[in-house]
Amino acid sequence: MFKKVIIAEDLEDINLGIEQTLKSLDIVNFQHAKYCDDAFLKIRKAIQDNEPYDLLITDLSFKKDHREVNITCGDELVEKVRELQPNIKIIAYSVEDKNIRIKSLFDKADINGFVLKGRNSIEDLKKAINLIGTSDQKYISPEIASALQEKSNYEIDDLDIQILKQLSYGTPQDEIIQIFKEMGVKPNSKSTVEKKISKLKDFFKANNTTHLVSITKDMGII
Amino acid sequence: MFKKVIIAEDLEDINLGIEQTLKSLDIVNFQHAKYCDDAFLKIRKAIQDNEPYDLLITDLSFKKDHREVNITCGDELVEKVRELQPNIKIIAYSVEDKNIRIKSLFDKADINGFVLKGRNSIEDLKKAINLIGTSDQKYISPEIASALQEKSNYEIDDLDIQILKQLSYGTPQDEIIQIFKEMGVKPNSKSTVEKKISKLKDFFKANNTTHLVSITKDMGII
DNA sequence: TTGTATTTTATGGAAATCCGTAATTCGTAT
DNA sequence: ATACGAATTACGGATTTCCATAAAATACAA
Repeated sequence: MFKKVIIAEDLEDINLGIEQTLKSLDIVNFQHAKYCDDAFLKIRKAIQDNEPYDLLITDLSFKKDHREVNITCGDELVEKVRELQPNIKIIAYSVEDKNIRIKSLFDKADINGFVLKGRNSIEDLKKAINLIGTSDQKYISPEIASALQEKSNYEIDDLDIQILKQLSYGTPQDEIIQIFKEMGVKPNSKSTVEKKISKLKDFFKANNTTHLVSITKDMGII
Repeated sequence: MFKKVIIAEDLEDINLGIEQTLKSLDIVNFQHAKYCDDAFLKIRKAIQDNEPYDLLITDLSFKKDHREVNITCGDELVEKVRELQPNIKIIAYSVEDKNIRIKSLFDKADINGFVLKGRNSIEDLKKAINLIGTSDQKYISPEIASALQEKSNYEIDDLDIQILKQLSYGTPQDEIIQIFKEMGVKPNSKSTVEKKISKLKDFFKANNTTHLVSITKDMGII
């Protein structure tokens, strides 16, 4: 079982809840970090001191405030931590239920568990910690486990997301092309961009561009 | 100070946090409700039993799950509760920081306080409870107090919101007009709708319709 | 009633997008 | 080198939105 745990979470109440959960599992050696940057620094320090953490529990969304930050969200944090300390176990603990985003956490950062905050998340979190602490299995909250299975045959690539973002900023197609040309993005003709948007509209069953942006915003893609 | 408190909050951890906060203020008579419906029923029951609550602390967003619910969010709950028991004190406790939505809570349901969940929200919540429990003043978390002041001279009316919603559904302008005519909405010519959209784009500094919908979605207007 | 201001509606041309088709380029296997 | 298929690009017309101007309807005061 885990000996040393770090928690990255900005909401004070939730920190209390996680703390109680850990104590109930007889884990007493844990630290909090209210900013991703702090969590990362602590993890690095612990490695240098030869007393590394063996579990990171992190939220995904962190509030912005006056403080200037480097790492803005849990998604970035887990990627960097996985790179820094490949053997650490990571549990994402979040209200986020958009499967696209969750899936990318497993794909990109190879997290070990995802627990959905909710009406009985404490029990879920305990299960996750137990499972991950005693085996190499992954834990996923039951509410989203099924939704995570369904894989869309069509893969939305990086360029798609860039286009969607530009559209949401109100950039007209002509300008999008120019931006891509300046950035040196490979396919950058008007035709291709039009075709990609058309494909996206088809895929998301959107009536027009406005609808498309609305849908993808709701899904958390952009 | 408060004698009997009800908490409407679905996240288990936050319930723990609020519970500790209340205990630290020597308030021990409190109940939890994880669904708005339950909170409303408890409040009504308490009135019938002649032991009404004198404070409601409620979240704004509640997760959907298998259970069929009547009241889906805190906004609806506070309105109904205010109607049912006008003298109860209400504190909204939420991560929501869109001032439009918060303002409408004060306007429509005349809530007594708004506390923003965050890195030191427990202290804020204590202050709010103390202030509201001993006076008739309103409490607003400092982070948003200033933003709440600024009132936009241009008022976005109901028709504007309907148009924005239709746009976000991908309804073309021609169809929007038809829908309005069928619904018997008063100004329903193509020109008027076009002009209203144009005004909205102007007001929100949007480059085009897609941008407009993106902005208003971010602001929580639609 | 008359005149005036505001709101609503009508109209038309410019701009942007939508969408199908055809030409070109590129990678790869033979 | 050649041939083939897939991806990219080019082009053109249909549709929609955009935008400015003008006409019509409405409200209201003198």
